[in-house]
Amino acid sequence: MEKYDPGAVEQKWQQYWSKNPYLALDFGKKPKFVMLTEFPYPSGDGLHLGHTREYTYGDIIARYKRLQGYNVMYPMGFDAFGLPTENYAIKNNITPQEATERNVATFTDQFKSLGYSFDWTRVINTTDPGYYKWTQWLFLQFYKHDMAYQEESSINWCPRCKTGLANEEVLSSGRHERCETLVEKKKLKQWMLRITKYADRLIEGLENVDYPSRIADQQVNWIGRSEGAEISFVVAPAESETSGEATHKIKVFTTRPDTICGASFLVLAPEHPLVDRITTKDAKPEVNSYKKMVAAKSEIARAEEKNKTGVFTGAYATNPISGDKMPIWIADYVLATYGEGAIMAVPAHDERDHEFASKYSLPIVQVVAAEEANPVDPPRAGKKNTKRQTVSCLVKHPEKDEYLTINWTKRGWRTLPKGGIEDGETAEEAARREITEETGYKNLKYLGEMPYCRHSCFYAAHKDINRDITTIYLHFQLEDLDRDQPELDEIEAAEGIEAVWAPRSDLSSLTPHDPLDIITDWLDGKMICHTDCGTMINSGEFDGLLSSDASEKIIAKLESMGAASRKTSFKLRDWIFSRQRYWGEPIPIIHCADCGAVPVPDKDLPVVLPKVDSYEPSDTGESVLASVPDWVNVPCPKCQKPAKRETDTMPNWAGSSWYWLRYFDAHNDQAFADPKKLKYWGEVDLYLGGMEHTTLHLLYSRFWHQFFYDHKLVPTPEPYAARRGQGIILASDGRKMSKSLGNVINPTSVINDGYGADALRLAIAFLAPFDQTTPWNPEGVAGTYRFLVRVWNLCQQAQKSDSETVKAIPAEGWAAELRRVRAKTVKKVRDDLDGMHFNTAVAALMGGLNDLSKHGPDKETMADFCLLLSSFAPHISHELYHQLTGKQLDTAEFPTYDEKDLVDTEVEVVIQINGKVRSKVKVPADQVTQETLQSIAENDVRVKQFIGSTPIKKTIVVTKNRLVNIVI
RNA sequence: GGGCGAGUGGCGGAAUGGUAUACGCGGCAGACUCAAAAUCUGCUGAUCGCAAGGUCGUGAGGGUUCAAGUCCCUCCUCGCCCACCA
Repeated sequence: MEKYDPGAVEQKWQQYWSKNPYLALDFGKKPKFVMLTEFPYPSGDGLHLGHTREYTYGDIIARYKRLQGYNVMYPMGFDAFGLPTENYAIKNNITPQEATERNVATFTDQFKSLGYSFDWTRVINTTDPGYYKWTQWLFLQFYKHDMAYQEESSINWCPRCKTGLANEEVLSSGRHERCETLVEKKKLKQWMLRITKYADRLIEGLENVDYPSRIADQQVNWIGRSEGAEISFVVAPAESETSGEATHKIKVFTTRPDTICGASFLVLAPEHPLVDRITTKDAKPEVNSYKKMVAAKSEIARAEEKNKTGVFTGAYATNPISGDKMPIWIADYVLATYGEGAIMAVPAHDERDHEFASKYSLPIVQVVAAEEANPVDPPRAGKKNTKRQTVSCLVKHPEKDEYLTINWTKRGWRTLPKGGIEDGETAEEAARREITEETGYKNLKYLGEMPYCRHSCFYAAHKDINRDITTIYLHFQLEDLDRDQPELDEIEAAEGIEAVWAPRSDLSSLTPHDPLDIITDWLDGKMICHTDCGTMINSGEFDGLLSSDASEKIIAKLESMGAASRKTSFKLRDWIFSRQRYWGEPIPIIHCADCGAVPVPDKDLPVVLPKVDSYEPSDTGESVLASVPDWVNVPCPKCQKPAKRETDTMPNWAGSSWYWLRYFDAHNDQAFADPKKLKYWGEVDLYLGGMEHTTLHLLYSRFWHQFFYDHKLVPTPEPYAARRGQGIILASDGRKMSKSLGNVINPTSVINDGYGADALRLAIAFLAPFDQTTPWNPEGVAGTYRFLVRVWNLCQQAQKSDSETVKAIPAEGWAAELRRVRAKTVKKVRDDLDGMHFNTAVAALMGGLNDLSKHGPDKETMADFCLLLSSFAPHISHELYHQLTGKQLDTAEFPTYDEKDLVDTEVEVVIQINGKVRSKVKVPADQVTQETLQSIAENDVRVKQFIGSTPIKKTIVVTKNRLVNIVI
């Protein structure tokens, strides 16, 4: 073959591979490496470019690891249950089974045309009864350990798909993640999996695996663990209703028990079960109409509602610490599904509560004072503590957005005007006095007091005491600048202070005595006091404590009163596992009037999907399976009386929650996998997949695996040793590829355009860092194709005559130079493959080729080049390697290099003057030493021109970077 | 509002604190050709200059350093995920 013909080359090698397949060897002696990529949903549209990116990366690593001597498993399968296939079948008037078969065949052809080195003997299909038998069996293990249960609850319902959904499948916009239909709430009896039992484990397990932080963080965030306390509030019996009913207790969950004295009211979710019982007669009509209004609102409307609404129930509870009477309200900003469905509202320290309290005029009490940082003089042990109240004054300029600040020139401080409140003085009087003393201004208009005070404790050297200070902030505006020239108090003047007008943006230069964050919030009209940590005030016996300590003490006190317990809450909900569609694994349960829910005995598995005429579920929320009497009506496995099969099917996440384990033993009909094989293959070494599955498949499958581990079904606690997420390929217009936008790129058509699979694979690898979302550049394939043509031609040239090329170049330098280029390229490609920097590895190959073609390489060098290239472009590499060596590429080892060859004989030394490049000199490599470089640099002609007579201050020589910097 | 990440030529993107823009795309010029395509060679950050060469330049502003795309602080913009989570 004179000319590169990708069609012919690729066909030839794909045929070769079908006769000489890549196999993963059970119990192989070589070290094992499991390269897993997420198996596709075989849709009717065929493979898209996103799949191609994922599987190309996987194939590059699999092939690289094989050449490095690993027993590589790179498996593939099909996750084929689910609605799209059902819809595709309806549209094409075939059964979902037929549709799946058809689509799987298309995908398989496409995979083969891309040269992926999957082990085709291990292909799995989740819709194969031989596979879903074990999905059902594993489900029953959950059931038998009380991890699967049925519950009548309000679930997410997709009216278009006519099926229930898990929380994870609902987008934040309230739409179904697959079809984008608005999700409704529906009451249905559903199968649930207790994933919440594993909430902690799912977080802890992340410490022992290699996941990028964005994936680990997202899972942690989704699980949403928060620690706090569950506090009970006793409802005071309403006076008008002396029916003698037992007192009610309202439980709330809070992460901030320290703020309990600031809890001025309680709020229940409108759906809270106690609402009806505690509402007083007078409040009933209003409460009921509010509940009705809320019930009528959709989830999204509720979430989008910006203004908080609520109504008073007429009832009161008692604050167990302060003893205060707290009105009980209901409001839809409190979620029924989180915590206890009720909160203690602390309006001073929570924005939402603040908004609500302001709207309905409920009391706002600050209980945590932000701690002023005191960088200068922290309190000293053994000194007397003196309490004191001080004022800080914010004085606004009459015209500009500027404020008075004081420069304490002797101390180097800058503060707001401030000082202590003396006996018999009001805060305002003290403020006016201090402002006048420190700035001379007198004509002040009082604007008000900031609702939150601050606390600080420091050592006052001039009095030799510790001062425990509470600071109140007062706001003034200067009335008239002209009439009010600053006239300093003599004593203050002696202190060396001066008043300066500072624009608001400049207030950040104030000494941290003054709380810029709070001042700006106040000026911006945000009245909330953000205090993660501070000093307790208005909290009786807890005053003066740090809030974190107070939290502990308050919980302890409440516990001793029997009014609270420590508790951890999670955002994670149990997994709704029922679907009301046909095309899924039947849930292997039989309902018996006497025995209840009875698992289908192992010997009767799988429960095979019956053939049906139509796939549409009924409007009652039952799947179509309910209308197949022969299938539904079966004897109870326990008592043999007539019973009925469960007609719900599993979600399409079920089959994928354990599929990688099946690759380890794909044809076992005695167990889901042989324990010895599970042990040999162990954890998946690298799992590549989409970021969109972080809180869906990835979390679900980790949950299943952890459960399996606990019941000794698998040998490792975590399924995947390392996980990476590949980025999305956007269309070249920068938008998402989608059929409706008509900007979808089909990998098969790129191959058929004449570029071939190798050029496409290279273009994908070269596109961008693997985890980066980036637009597709159609011209990129033309570039990688040209590169392959050059590789082909250079190999032909190398074969024709080694001697001819040798003649062209002095023999000695030629060989050394070739070795150097080879070593450099091998190192870069190896390092980049190890670090998954595929794009720069391809760049190195291109650069290497450019260098090699200048020197006229020999056959051996080109054979090594083909090995480097082979994981990216396997077809052409196999062909050229065979041409060059007469051997099969797969029998070779990945090239290594000699460190000595990396050393250049001559290097370029950069000479900088004051950090700017002024000259470059070629220096023999053996002369790169501190002394020689320094003298070469200082004597360089151009350098001398530059320096002139200016004396050299210092010369820095960096030998490892071949750089000299002369400082003048 | 919370979490994570990113800002570098016309474009995709390179760069262990040490020559910014590797590699590729696109563009320009030339060679080959009757011509075109393909291929090959050269040029291609901005700006001033006839040139040698200078100056500026990695979102903005400060700082550390002999030296900053890279480290620190402040800010701006964009992307993704989550979001009334108590």
